[in-house]
Amino acid sequence: MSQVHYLGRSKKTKITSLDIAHRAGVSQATVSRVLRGSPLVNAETRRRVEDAVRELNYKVDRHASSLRTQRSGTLALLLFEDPTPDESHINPFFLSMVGSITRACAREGQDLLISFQQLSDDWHADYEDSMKADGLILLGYGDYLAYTGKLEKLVAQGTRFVRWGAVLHDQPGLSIGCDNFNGGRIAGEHLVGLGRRRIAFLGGASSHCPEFFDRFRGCDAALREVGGAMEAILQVDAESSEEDGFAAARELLARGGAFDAVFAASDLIAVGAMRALADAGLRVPEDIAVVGFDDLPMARFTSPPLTTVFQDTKRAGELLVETLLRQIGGEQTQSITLPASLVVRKSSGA
Amino acid sequence: MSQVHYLGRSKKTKITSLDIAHRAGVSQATVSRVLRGSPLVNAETRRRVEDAVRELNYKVDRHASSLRTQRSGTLALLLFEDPTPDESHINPFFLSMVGSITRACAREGQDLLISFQQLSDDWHADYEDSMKADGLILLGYGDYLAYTGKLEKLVAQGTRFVRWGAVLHDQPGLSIGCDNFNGGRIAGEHLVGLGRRRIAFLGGASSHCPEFFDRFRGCDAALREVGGAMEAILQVDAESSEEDGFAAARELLARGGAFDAVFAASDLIAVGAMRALADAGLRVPEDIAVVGFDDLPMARFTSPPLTTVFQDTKRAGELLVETLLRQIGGEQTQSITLPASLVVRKSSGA
DNA sequence: CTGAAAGCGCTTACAG
DNA sequence: CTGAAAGCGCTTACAG
Repeated sequence: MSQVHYLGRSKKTKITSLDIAHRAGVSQATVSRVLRGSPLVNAETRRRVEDAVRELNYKVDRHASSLRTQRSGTLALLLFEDPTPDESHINPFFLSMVGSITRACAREGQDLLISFQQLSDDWHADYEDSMKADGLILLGYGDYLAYTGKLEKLVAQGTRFVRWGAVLHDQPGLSIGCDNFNGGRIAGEHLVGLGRRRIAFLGGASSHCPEFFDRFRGCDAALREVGGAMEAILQVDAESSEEDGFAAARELLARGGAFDAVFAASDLIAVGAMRALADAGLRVPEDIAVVGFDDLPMARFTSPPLTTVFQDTKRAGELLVETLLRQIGGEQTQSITLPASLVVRKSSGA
Repeated sequence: MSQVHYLGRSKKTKITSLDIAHRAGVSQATVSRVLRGSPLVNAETRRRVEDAVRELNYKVDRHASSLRTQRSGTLALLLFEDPTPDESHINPFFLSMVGSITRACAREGQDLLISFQQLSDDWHADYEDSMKADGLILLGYGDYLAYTGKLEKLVAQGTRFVRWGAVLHDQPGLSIGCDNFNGGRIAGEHLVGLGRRRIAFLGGASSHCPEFFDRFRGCDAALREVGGAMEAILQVDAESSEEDGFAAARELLARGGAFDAVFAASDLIAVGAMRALADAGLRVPEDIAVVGFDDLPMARFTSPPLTTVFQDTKRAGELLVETLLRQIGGEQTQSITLPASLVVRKSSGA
């Protein structure tokens, strides 16, 4: 029987279920039954075992347990990023998702492994094959077309995964995403209702970034309802960062096309754009109405506060985890589109 | 010998090192040697094994390996938070640390478990005793006094851990933190150099939050060099959020004490405070100079851009991981204080 | 309700 | 340089 030593920094002797068994006067198998919550244990026996567990501060060895059950009780969160690996700054929207996913995992009793991935990494197999995780959560903006092939491979291999992103009918595997088209539409309708007709769009507007593209098309649809349309000269590519938003707004101004509103594909872009607009002497919202997307915490504290489209990251994180767990459990699951809603603040001049 | 099946979503048969051994015509032990990089393997044999590994897309079972070696190859990142568990919003400063820690782990070939913890949780033992992780990284503002006892328990148990935070001489275990006192001092000296003497401080200033307190005391030291001092009426408690910063600035205004500068204990507080100052018709920096702390990405895009004290989160993440790994490896390690530096932007009126 | 025993898939002395 | 074998700490049929 091993003993506990408190010898300063030296590691204590490892306590196993056998130690508990000896102490409680039962077999090791019974200890395991108690710890797994088996109903086939006498109440008095159970109590003795639980006492011993507490006294020795015993914890089940995760690896032995997982090796035996072939279940790790762990999910892996893979964050894709553009190839700027030296930057520590992750898109706050995703970080917010990381937060809600972490919490959802805790609630479900799952551990969460987290890792950044480059598109070039061999991530498609590693986590599940090595038993590190029972399933994967995929998160990240970026070029879909570039990694659709990898998703297909995951499906072919039978890997369990869910991804956050646009729900496209031909997308391999399950997706949970925001209703970007409708989000764009309500942003557009809001601006249209305020009399704006020349709406610039800052963000990628192509099938390489389907989420932004849907937001763009939604806004376009709103404009078309009143006989207008998004104009090519007023669309400038940008990824989701303040820097890109700043640069895109500068580019927009340099092009010289007239515009009375900016719909930014994300709040970060909007924040950068507002800075550029201010630098150019334009007033928000008097001269230019600005609407963002995401409703990051900072949106309430920009100057002026930012009107934006809210994405429910809390719900999204929960759904991602729940759906993945159901899939792992062999249940039927399906893609989900979450509704978007408008949050009106001062930047749109409403 | 197991075989790979691609039957739609069904799980493939698990491939083990025995399958590789058969295919390569060697013993299972040799497969293991190759995979562990043992030098005791013939080059030709090694090649055959590696080919088989590639062809069958084999990955070592992590749990079997860890069970045998008693090493998990995993670190756990525990984030402490105040008891508002329903909020998905984590302090962006910590999220930035999460980013750099995640990257540092990847570089070191370590997996990273992440978890939010409440002070009430029984986190002090779980991760290491269950072999889930070889060591812990502790992250989180919050009340030190409240969890010093837990740190002592960790040390007594021989758990390997490092924490981010103030390096206090009587703190149990290792800490890596920013030079908060000097950070506060350079912020104060900057403001003093601009002729400001009545500096308000927004943030906790007591031993319950030693980091903020050090920043406060550093600023006070700068003021004392010119015969001034921080005034009690100009100090308002705030935790690190825009909401708290906003509320604290309102409180400050309501108190009616004269001030010509605000030193916010964090950028988030500064952002909230600038909003409150603007609402009150005060101009930054003309009427009130504002300095923050952290240098979050958003600091460049506030209006006006925020003068702040830079903390090197990238380096911090690396040091946290490296130090922990050394500790796990049995090497001698020590606490580290990272330098702070001033980033001058418009909000201070320099 | 409980125990003895097999086995999950590795790693690593040990023997050759 | 390589193989046979023990064993890491659990879980779970199987037998009672």
